[in-house]
Amino acid sequence: MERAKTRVTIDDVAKRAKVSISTVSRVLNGLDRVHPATRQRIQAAVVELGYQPSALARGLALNRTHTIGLIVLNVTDPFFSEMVRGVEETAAAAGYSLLIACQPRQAEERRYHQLFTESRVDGLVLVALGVQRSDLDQLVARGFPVAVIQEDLGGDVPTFVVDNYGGGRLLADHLLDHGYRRIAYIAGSNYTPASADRLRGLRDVLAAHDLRIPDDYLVCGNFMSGSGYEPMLQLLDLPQPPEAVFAANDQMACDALRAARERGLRVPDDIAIVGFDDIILASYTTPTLTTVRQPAYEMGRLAIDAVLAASTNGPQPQRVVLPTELMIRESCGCLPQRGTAKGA
Amino acid sequence: MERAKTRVTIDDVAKRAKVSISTVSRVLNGLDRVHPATRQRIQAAVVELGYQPSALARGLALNRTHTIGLIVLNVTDPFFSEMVRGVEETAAAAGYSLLIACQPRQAEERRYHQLFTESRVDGLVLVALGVQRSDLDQLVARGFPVAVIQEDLGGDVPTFVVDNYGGGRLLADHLLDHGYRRIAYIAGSNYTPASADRLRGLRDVLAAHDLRIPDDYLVCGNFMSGSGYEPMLQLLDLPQPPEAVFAANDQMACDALRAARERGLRVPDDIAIVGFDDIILASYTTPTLTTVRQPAYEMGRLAIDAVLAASTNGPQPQRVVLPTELMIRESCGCLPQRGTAKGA
DNA sequence: GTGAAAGCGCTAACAG
DNA sequence: CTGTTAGCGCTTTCAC
Repeated sequence: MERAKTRVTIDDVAKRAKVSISTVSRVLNGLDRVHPATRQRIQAAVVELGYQPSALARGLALNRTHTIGLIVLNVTDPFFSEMVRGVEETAAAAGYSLLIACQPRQAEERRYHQLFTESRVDGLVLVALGVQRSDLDQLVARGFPVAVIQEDLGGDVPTFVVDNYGGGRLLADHLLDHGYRRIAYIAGSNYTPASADRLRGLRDVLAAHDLRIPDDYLVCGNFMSGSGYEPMLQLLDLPQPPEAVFAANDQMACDALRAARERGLRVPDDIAIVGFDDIILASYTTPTLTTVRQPAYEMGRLAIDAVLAASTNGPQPQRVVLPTELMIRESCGCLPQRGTAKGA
Repeated sequence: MERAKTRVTIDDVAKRAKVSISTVSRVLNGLDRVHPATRQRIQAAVVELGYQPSALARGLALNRTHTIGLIVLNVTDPFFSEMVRGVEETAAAAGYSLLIACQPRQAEERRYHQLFTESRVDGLVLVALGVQRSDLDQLVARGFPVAVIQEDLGGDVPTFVVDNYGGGRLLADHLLDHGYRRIAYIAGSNYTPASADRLRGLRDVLAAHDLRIPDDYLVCGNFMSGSGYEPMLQLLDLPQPPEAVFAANDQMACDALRAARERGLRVPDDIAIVGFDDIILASYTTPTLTTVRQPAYEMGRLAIDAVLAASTNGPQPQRVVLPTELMIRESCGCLPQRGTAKGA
């Protein structure tokens, strides 16, 4: 009676159905043809025993884990967590499990590499990790499926980036339309392409209008919540503060909002502030935040699709640049403020 | 030269070091004593070949995957994503990988069960899934390590809940201190213990002051962002609207804030609003949100600790109730509003 | 159609 | 101290 101790194996099923394990394997994988009656018996046994093949044993035999790895900087950033949702749902729908690891940027960059060498995953999605193409050489050389998000590695590894440059231009154009001329930038870091490209978009638009960003209008946070506060204060303390501030992401833009408010400034009347990402927070601040939307969920979905395709049909590198969308709200000065009468 | 095709196995290392695979296994696992010189050779070979044991093979042999599974309702909720961070960091620090799956509440509740039967994980952390004790019977009976967060299953499975009842009382007392008497509640659902316990706390405190919540002051959202808006409108449309609104979580409280503002009401002057969770958003709204903090990261950490302990020393059920903390901000009427002068 | 047997890469007795 | 060998649970030729 009490067999409970150990797991139900394919042998148990075979015994119960009075066949060999190879036949059980056959019906499980639907490969060869099996006599209908035998199939019946086996399927019945499977159900009765509640049998589930061991992913480990199967993985070892097939050299496939049906698991994909996701390495992300920080699950806490709403922008990334939305992306994780896209990754998870897509992988799950395809019958894949998701192994997730958070890797601080400066860490030994081998963590994801290990997931591969240990055969834990069939493919890898790397998000905004600051990896170089050379870090991926071994993986790519062995034909291991990898996709990167928010990191532009050129051609031969599937890459999904948003049009950061274009997004920067969108915002810049819009600020210029409002008549702002003195525009400052709160960078996310000094080495992240995303931050740099957004800045480049801003700069190019300004340049086309014979404007430029003075050095002291360039300050830097670290993309994380809270990190936009001090830089904003620096800007406000300048002899001639900017008329508008463009933060490299929404979290920092919200910090800027807070800093401005604490200084007694009204946004956008005294100073305009815009962000990037369109996280949920951007719709809940006062004033609501004008920003650029990135298709986070979509990027996650595409990356998984790419990895899955690569692990089936062989590698098919591609580089997809996703479009951004300007989300006009109150903080740029566009919409009338709701609620608290501003003129009072 | 070109061996690149296949993975580096323990045999390769053995051959290179001119020993048997068992000796390699020994030094890798540091079990038996091995001659220093041999050890040297083997370690050198490992490095030279860049050898990493296959997690699959090792798992199959040991019946341990060094992976733990996390099943969570929704990674997108900042409260949960902070918890995920706690789980991930703790697991990683202990050398464990994290398999993550999101499971909608109403779904076939067998998803996590499968992770176990397929031997994909050594343990499971279940977050706010609405599981019953009976759903876990098979796992518990087999001594499989499970911990649940934000779901009270009684004694014999490690449980980590926050003191929802106490948190509800904290907020209720505070609202009463402000002099509010007509208090409404926006529930997260009608069947979630978390939401029910918070309400119970509120009710008990009111009852102690001979107050009660009229039926039309009880409305319901679904905990998710956006779901507090309509319920709040219902409250505001009442012949006699409440003086204060207690939302079961911050996301809904923020929706309530928005709804009130769109109706031209000033918070907290015309109506007070409080939430629960203390997500980052609560510090960025206008007015900032008075709420109750839950130790999300901590809960994640504790759950992993419990699972890991159980998978080593055998099961050690416990039930931990974590304390909550009242975070007093502006939306209750306590602090002076910053920035936009409210008296003007 | 179905079974026997050889791996997949590793660990763990059991001998030397 | 170190090598031999038998599994772990499954897939997959190769025979029958």
